[in-house]
Amino acid sequence: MAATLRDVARVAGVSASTVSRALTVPGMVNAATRARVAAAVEQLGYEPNRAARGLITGRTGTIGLVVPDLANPFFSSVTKGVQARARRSDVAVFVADTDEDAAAEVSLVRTLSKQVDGIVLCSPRAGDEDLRAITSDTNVVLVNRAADGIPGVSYDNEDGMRQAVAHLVALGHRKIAWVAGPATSWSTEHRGFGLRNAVDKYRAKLAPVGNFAPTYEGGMAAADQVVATGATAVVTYNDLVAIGLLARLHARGIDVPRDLSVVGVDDIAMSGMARPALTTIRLPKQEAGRIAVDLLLTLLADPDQAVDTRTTLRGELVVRASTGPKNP
Amino acid sequence: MAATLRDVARVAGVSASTVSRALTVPGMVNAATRARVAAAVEQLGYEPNRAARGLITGRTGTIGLVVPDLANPFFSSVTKGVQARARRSDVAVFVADTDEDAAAEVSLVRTLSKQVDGIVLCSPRAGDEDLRAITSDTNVVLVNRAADGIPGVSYDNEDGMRQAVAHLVALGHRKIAWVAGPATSWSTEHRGFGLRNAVDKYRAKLAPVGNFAPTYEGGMAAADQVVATGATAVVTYNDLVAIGLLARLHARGIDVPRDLSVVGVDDIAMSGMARPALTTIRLPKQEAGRIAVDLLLTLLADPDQAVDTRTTLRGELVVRASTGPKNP
DNA sequence: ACACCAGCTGCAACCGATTGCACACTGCCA
DNA sequence: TGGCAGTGTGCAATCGGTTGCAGCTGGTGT
Repeated sequence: MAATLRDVARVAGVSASTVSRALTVPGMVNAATRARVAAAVEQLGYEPNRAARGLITGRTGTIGLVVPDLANPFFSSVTKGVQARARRSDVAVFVADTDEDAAAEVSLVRTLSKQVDGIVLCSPRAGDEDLRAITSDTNVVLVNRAADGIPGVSYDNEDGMRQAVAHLVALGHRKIAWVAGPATSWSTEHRGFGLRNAVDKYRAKLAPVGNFAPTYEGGMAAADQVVATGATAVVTYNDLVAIGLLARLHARGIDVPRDLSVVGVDDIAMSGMARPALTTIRLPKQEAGRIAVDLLLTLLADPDQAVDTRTTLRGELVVRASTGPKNP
Repeated sequence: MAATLRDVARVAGVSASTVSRALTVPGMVNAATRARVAAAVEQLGYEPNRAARGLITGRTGTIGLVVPDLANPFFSSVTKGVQARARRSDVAVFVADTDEDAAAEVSLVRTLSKQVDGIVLCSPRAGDEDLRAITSDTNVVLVNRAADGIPGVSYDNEDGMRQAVAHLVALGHRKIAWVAGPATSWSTEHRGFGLRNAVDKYRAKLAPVGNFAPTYEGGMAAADQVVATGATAVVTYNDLVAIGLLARLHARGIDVPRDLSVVGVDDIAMSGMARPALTTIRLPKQEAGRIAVDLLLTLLADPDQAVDTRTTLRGELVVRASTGPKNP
């Protein structure tokens, strides 16, 4: 059985209150007493029970993280960032995976909210109203999604898409296909929007296909539709889709980048290893997780603080072998 | 503010004890009363505070999961399995990532152990003694590692390596390189052992290189040493290493499988997408996570149960394009 | 009519911490 | 010597649940 506060108190020859104070407000207790307590703590290997502390202070030192799919490298990176930042502040992280299910999302947040101080909600598929309903109860920080009145960190999708289009147009491409992701995805919407703006600006044309699942299989499924559009370049919802697309194109004997240039989004580790290596918009993933936790912790420390703090991260075009000049 | 037990009691017009019992031992309370309580719970959207319950019962409904690196797809799959199984039993999961650091492992388990009912420890890098020290305090189930007296689920590495060698020998290979993973990895040890046995049995020769990090970069670093051995086939610690190796071989103009056959271990999603697609030993990953949680929950339900329950999962050879007949 | 039992329900103690308040002690000044 | 501030400590209440025990009720057996 693990040692409790009272065990420490007994060993140190003081009251439980004193031990508690020695650990949480050291300035309040005499140096000599404090030393005795420290010795007792050491001897017993005591560690406070966070749950009990949480009951009183309303602060458990625990946050939740909800992601659509842990097997997607994008989300494991974000998770890793959250993890690392949380550990630095001695905060534990509950992780839950919704399997891309918007309903599960809402109910998971509900359940989690009783046991954590706040929640990092990553790429939620739920609608804005659901989101707002959730956040009335709970401290939530969004990642990869922006919503009025909810703090969060998201990516500048418009800018990213502009970079992609500028790159492709410079290579001579005029008709660009767009493989849209899940219909309920905020990123799908904003990337599509960014693309439309960008092609207008550069006098190119956009050929959207989809929606497709944000997976390798989704990319395989999209490939033939992309080819059918007659576009000479394609931007995909994310890298996983791009890599699936690459595979199907290869199977059909369509050469990348000679016959078709491919641009992904995310820059997951796999993308540099794909053949041809994938040109993509690199999104800072761990950083997003880190910032989200920062935001959440600040928010918790001072609840009345600017509730609508939002951070936007820029993506960065990484040119690799999957894009090339338009074949004349 | 979330509703408490007493709020429900007030609304239902009963005492807190009755509400508690209505929720945890329904048979003990009158059907009519139970219905009133249920109505009140519904109306208030009440959910019990697990932390408080945990204080009394010593059971928090929470388990911990410790993995070396969440960004490694092998571990995200295991995590996903753990996650899914835990959710089915209404158990929450703390996830912690050690960044491949054995010391962090021990301290993380220590910290976690105060807040969870038990811990799933995946591919620990710590030594056997440390492991046993940990488990004296805490309910721990191992994944991808076996240790005396600690329950867990691991893979039959000997058998997997035998399958790999049998496949390669059948293709005519007689000298097989082995890219070893981290020195402290249990898998490295057992896969190496299995390989040595297998090559003896099939009258082939083994050429070990390494140790290398279990990553893409590790594989790139290993490639040249593998080539230098003069082996015509290679088995790598895991798929990530194999894929890195593939990349470096490609860069050096060494054709796979004509000049060198490559076999990985794990069968992560990426492996099917590699070019050439990777022949590998498929390890059931989500299943391992699922079984580990099963084990842990059984253990918690009945602490005196066979403490040394161990499950061994078989890997299965998946033949793809990265292996072929030895070039005469 | 009385004892008894079973089935429900409530009282109150408890889990392991935190914290407002009161009290004890010291030292200093008048 | 008395008063007073300041520091350090302990008492007891509290958080949100659970649970042993006792009490109440109504029905049954004799």
